Amino acid sequence: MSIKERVAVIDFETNGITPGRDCRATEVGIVLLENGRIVDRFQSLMNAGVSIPPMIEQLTGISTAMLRTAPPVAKVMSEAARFVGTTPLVAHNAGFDRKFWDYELAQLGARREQDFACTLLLSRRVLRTAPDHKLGTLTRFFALPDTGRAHRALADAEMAANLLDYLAVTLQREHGLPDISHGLLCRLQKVVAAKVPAYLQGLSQGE
DNA sequence: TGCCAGGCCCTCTTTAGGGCCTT
Repeated sequence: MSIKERVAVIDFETNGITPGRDCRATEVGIVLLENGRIVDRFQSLMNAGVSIPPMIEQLTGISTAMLRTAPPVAKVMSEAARFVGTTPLVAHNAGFDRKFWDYELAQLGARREQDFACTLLLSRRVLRTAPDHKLGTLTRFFALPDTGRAHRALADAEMAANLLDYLAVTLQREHGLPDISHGLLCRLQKVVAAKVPAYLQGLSQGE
């Protein structure tokens, strides 16, 4: 029980909140999830010529010195884009990772073609008992696997992948939905939160 | 000049405000 279709779960570490000349991706982690299992991984630091503020270095453990010896951002993002291809994308608080993915692709003259599903929006709708919807809190609260150091790109991407699978299993087990697709998740995350129970009931009855 | 995210959700709401979540 899980999503059968292959999806790419992505997480960026960055040196700020809004992408721009001085605010860039510093690390990317991507896992391919298929039938509830991680079947491939991609991870790299990347050097975009930016510096890391002390607060973010403390959060992520990524320093300006580490970036100086990392491969160029264009090389890493080209490889990441090839790794993902047209596989549907997923991220936790996808609005954040989507804007960095789109910005960095634009620097290469490329454009995203697929939608993002968001485990934050989905967990707010489906996992209502959680104390909050931070990725780390959800991982601990639902006893999902420990993937390593939080706030590093690959560990966070694996955490989000485990959360996505838990969401799919919960939708199947508790709401009677037989087949969970990326498209269904994208539709569900747009349903007004208060109307989600009625929406899920309608889906389970084949409406 | 001075400012500096933004989309989402909830409620003491809708002519709005504040907290959440990502780094």
